[in-house]
Amino acid sequence: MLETGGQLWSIGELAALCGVTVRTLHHYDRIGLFRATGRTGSGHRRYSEDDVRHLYRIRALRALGLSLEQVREVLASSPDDAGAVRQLLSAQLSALRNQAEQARRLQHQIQALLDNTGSTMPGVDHFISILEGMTMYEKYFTEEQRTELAQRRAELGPAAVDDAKATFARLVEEGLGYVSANTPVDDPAVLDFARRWDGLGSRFHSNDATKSAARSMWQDNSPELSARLPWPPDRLQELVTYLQRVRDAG
Amino acid sequence: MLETGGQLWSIGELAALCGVTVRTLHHYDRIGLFRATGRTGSGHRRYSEDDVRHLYRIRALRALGLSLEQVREVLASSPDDAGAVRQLLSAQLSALRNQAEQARRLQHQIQALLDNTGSTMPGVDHFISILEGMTMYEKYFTEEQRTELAQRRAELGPAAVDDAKATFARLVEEGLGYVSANTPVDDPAVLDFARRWDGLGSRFHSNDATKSAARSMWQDNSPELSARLPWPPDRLQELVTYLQRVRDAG
DNA sequence: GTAGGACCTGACGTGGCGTCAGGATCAAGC
DNA sequence: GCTTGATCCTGACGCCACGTCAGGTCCTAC
Repeated sequence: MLETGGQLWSIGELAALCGVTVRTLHHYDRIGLFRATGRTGSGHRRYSEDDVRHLYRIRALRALGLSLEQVREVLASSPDDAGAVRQLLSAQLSALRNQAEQARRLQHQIQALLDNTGSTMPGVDHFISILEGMTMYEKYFTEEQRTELAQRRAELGPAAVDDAKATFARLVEEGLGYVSANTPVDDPAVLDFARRWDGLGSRFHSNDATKSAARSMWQDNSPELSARLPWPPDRLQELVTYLQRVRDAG
Repeated sequence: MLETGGQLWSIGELAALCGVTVRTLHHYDRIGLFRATGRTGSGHRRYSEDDVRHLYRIRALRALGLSLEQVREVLASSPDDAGAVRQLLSAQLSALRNQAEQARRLQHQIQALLDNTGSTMPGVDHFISILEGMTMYEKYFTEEQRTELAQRRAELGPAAVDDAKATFARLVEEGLGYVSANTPVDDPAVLDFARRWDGLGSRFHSNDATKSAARSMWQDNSPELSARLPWPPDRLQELVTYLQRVRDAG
């Protein structure tokens, strides 16, 4: 049985030919992405030359970074609907751009971390301390890159973002002063400070202003690191804790 | 019970504070990466200020792209063993370099694909046909980048690789001639051709020469695309199929 | 006839969580 | 003191693209 004429390959041969594993072909079979045109009487898969070409297309599309579902879409799309395919590839292109940029950012960050700690041969704690600072610093200053905030940014304009950065710097200096002086949490100046701090956060967040400031320093991913941290991270940590106490007192 | 003094956070508060989800904290708890210092009588987790700092360290390390296991390693390493941490970060750095380069390559490839098919508004088939060619072309010509072959490359030297590329180009031309002319698979010239083809592959592969040539055109990942495909992919496919028949006949 | 490879299906594992499900607990208002 | 809605708990399954056994069947060459 099964005499279609022409070359037929077993699953192992096809796998070797196309540089995939047998398990991969089993997987594609199971999810219905790619099945052998035939089976022997005992159930062994037999692949035709068309199958080889089909698998090769799948691997080519996978090599572009598409998911198996996307591959299925492309191959299932009608032959003259190149528009949808172009759109999918464009989306993939921008996803790759983001990936590359993210990778570059992390490279710079790690490189800076290694450079920063290079000569002093510090302990792991110092390492992480620097890292914390870098991360915290970035997290705030690249706030404007978060997609969630895209709309509010548009409303405020880039000038407002720059202004917020400067304001944040001044606020941190002010807050560190209160922490250093161990100012009581019910001091009017501190309460006013906390209000302004939260206010800065709430200009960029739509959620609860009480938590936004602290939250803004940690959330999500982080972009390019071009500057160094002007404040020691431990102090920033203290400041955040201090602010938390102020809020609890208020 | 549980009166450690000082600020305590619930899991939801900590999650909001650090920009993670509650589920993430549950996960860290389950795998033993990060647990609350305390629990209330009814089992609710209570996090201390130290916990906040600990979690922040974890998130900072995660933000560098480290896995949870690597984070665990770093945090468990003895405080003055900065060497291990530096090594891990260096490894991460090179991994990121590879990632970025891979992303860039795919960007170029997709961009070239979109450019190539931009004006003609072709069908999906044409699209994939171009892609197949690009992929196949790359797969062979970047053979030398495969880690498996690193040693043999070192033995042969870069000149041999360049030579192999030229040889491959000539071989493809020759083979396409046989296919076009529909030369019988037992023709002495074809047999000699197949022998040379396999020989080229076996210079770079350590495994079975019979399959190496075809395999070399598909396996693994692919690097930069700087040139365009000089042969139509369908023809290359035919050539590979033809070679398979030659081998089966021989 | 038999040995050892290649093949089959089914099931579980990977990482880093997301997403219910079903129930217990907490905080605030009445 | 009671209700109500938010928050908390544990357990379990889902995701993606397969890897890795396990236990059994089949094919091929000697």
